[in-house]
Amino acid sequence: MMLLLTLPGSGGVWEEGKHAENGQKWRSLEHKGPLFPPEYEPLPSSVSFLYNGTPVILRPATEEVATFYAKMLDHEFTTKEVFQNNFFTDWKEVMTETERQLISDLSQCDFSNIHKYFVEKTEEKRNMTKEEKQVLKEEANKLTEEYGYCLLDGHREKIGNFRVEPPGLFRGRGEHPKMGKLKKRVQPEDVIINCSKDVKIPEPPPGHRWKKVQHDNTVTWLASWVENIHGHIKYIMLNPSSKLKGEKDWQKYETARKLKLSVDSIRSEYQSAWTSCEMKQRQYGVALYFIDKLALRAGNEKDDDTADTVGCCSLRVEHINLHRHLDSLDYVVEFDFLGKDSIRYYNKVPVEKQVYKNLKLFMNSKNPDDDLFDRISTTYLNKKLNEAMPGLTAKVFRTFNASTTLQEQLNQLTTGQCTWVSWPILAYNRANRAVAILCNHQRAAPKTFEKSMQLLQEKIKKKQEEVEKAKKELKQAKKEHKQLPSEVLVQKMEKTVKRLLEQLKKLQLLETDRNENKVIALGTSKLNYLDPRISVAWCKKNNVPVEKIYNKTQRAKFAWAIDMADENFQF
DNA sequence: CAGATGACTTGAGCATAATGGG
DNA sequence: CCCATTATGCTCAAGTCATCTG
Repeated sequence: MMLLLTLPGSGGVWEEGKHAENGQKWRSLEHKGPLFPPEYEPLPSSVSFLYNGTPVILRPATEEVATFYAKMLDHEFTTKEVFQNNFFTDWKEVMTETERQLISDLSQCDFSNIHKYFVEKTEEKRNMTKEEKQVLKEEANKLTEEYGYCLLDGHREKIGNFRVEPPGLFRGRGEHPKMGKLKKRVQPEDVIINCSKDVKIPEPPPGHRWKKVQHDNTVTWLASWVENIHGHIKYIMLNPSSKLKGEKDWQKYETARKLKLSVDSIRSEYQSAWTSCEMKQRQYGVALYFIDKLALRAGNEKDDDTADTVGCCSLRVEHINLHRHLDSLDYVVEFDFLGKDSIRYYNKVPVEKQVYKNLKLFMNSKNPDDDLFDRISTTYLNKKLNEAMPGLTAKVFRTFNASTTLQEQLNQLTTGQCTWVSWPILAYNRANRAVAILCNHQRAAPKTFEKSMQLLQEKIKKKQEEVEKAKKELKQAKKEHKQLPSEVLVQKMEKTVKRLLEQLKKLQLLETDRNENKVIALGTSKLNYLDPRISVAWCKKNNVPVEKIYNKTQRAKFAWAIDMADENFQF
């Protein structure tokens, strides 16, 4: 599917991107290849690894893997059995025969000297003088300047990740069965370079050669290699600020906006599927209902060697509980499962009676670990969706519902007598938060949360006292000047009270804002789900500088939207 | 047509830089 | 101005979905 994206009157660079017929992503591509991490530097001889209490000298390759473990010593996951076993198995594979003979028990390994050495090293680095830090910074800038950019169709574009990932110990999210495995060092011989034919081919590091150099302009990556933990391909790609990525992003939101036109008919279609005589259709109807109503992810099947997480289509019977009545509500579904990144999804949702009845039916005579939607797959779901509207897939609903929610919330919070109107940024955050909650974007509560809340509360108390004091003084002054109520002093005091009250109100709103934000992450939805044109238009309409909403990076990513959206844009 | 592969988006957490209050 | 707190950028894992393959 190719959307032809044109915007009347906008002119400029964003209309150029029309060459994507037959899947061509670029005409010319030139870059310097990825930057490799520095070679391993052996430990000074004074830092020793102990086995059974006695120092053992390891060959550099073995020692390097030992340092990976040593560096992680104060992380909780090094205490996990899976982590230790995976590490030890992979470490032994790196050892020489002699080393392997000796080191047969991880619990006899003492990495504490190595750990201490690295702690000291970070400390040293922290204590470097400003000048030394400056030198380091300049060196880093030089590398970014050299490797961080490429030339795509004649435009200099920022690369997203120009560094090859360094070796280390794999730490997946959640209870990952492969945690602790050795993530091997990537060599130039593992790397495929993608660039145009007529251009200077990047030099491999001295003494090395590339795995392959190809010239495929139907893909957007500059380099790739296969990672050894799962055998997945890793890519070097462009930064979100690039034209290539920007146009793709724009297209994504245009697809979501197109859903607006057919969402009513799609909704009534899946609702009628709830009473279909075919079980498969009923499952389709209920699954899509969840995706639409709750913004669940599609839920593809996963490999066994990954953490046990689910999305909509992979929900199992054990992940929901049905309540005929709950908290004065009827037909409540209680969801409790681990989603992407092993983030818990917990929600109690009242549903239509027919949905409830169907869920009972789907669960009938199944085991807890059986699939809830056993007759459908994400492939089937997406095939049906694509028939309903070209380009429509499950994830479009997330974008659609997120952006629609933002638009509605902004319209609501910034009109009328609502208290948020006076502080539009807080209103915006609140709208953003409604979306983040919908999408279940969570974060760990900040370490200093309680402390900073306490501080804020003290501030509020102080301000309250100030208000009281000012009010009293005003009263007193009024009394004293009863015969002269228009006295300048009284007016001034009235102003002070008013100002203090405003400040108090703002602090209290800030407190609400912080509290509501404790475990909610706004960044992900802002970056991936909210049509930036909604925000840009809102800024213009409310005279809020766009810088208050988007920082420099975000403005670069959303340059296309800032460029084209006027204040009348509606999602 | 199921399963594998490939390309690309989405995601949380962490290191570092920037900021602002004492 | 300095230190602590917050904001930003980076990292790399983990999803989605289209296409390939046998």
